[in-house]
Amino acid sequence: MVRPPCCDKEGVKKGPWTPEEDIILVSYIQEHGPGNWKAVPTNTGLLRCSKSCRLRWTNYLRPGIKRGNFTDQEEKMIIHLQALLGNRWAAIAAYLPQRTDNDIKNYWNTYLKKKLKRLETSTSSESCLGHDNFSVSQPIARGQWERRLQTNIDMAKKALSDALSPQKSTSSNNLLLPLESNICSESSFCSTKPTQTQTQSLCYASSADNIARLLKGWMKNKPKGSNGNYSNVTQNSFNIDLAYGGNYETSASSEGMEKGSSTNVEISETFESLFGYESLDSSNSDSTNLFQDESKPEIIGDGEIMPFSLLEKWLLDDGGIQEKVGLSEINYVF
DNA sequence: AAGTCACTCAACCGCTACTTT
DNA sequence: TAAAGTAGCGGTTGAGTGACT
Repeated sequence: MVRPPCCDKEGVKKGPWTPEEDIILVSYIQEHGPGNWKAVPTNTGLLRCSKSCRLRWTNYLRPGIKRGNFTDQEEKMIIHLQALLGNRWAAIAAYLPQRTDNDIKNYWNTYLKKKLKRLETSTSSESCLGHDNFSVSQPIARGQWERRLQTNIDMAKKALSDALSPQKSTSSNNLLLPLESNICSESSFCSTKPTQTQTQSLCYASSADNIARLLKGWMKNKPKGSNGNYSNVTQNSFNIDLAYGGNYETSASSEGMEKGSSTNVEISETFESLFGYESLDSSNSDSTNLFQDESKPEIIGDGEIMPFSLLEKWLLDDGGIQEKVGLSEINYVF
């Protein structure tokens, strides 16, 4: 099979995305929905390959993405899911609301892997379980917890296959895994797949949250050598000055940077008008609700996860076996 | 203050899987 | 059915940044 030359083309831009490019991409997706990535560069005038556009959207601009530190619970889930599923980051990401596979992969590679190795070294030298957050609350005989772990893994696998079997998909809603709901929705953005035009326009607005976040960051970290070329974008682009209420200076002066914090309100207002919803605050439930049926498990309120599957319960059950199992004993795939 | 090192994470690359023709 | 086109995934890279000397 011949490899598509999309990324090898001359004139295809690489490297970090500019806010203008983000805005162009978001506004396009807002109008047309994600998918058909091949058409995105052509229709938007973005000098990016389709893959780059897709990646930018799924890993950064997509609504509902949570950034920053991983919680203990998320960390535990990653560890156990990694042990269970291996390096299938997309599958693991399906269980972690608001996290991207790229994020999880990075977190694993840069932090968790080392942490587990450290733990493994220390536990093997001390030949006892139980340090760190994953300590054993009660000592369990090795054979015993191994059997229990295996049982749980088997149960999880069974639940997984049950949930994925088409016949049971309607009758076993309680077992519905995020994995299942996401497999079909990744490209369609909404889990049920109505015609794209039906849902797209109402679904994408909160991308502005990410954009706003990005712009805030950009205001803070305006590239030193950014020769002001950001205004040199296609005819389809937004005027970045518009986004900052005309107060933004394209030069990377220190005054310009300081304006960053003071223009947040303006940014919010601008996006409010641009994307037609009230707040950019990610805690705003309205904007969150808009995207509940996005490709991540459903979220209620403050990030509480909607009914867990058996597997999820198993993964999260603090009283469950995994808490009692020394991490070094699980077969991690490094 | 300058240089070096270690770390993070956004983005790219290459591959496979899936879909369309 | 095969070939071509496209989307998605996981591994890897490299720019940016902070800590340390």
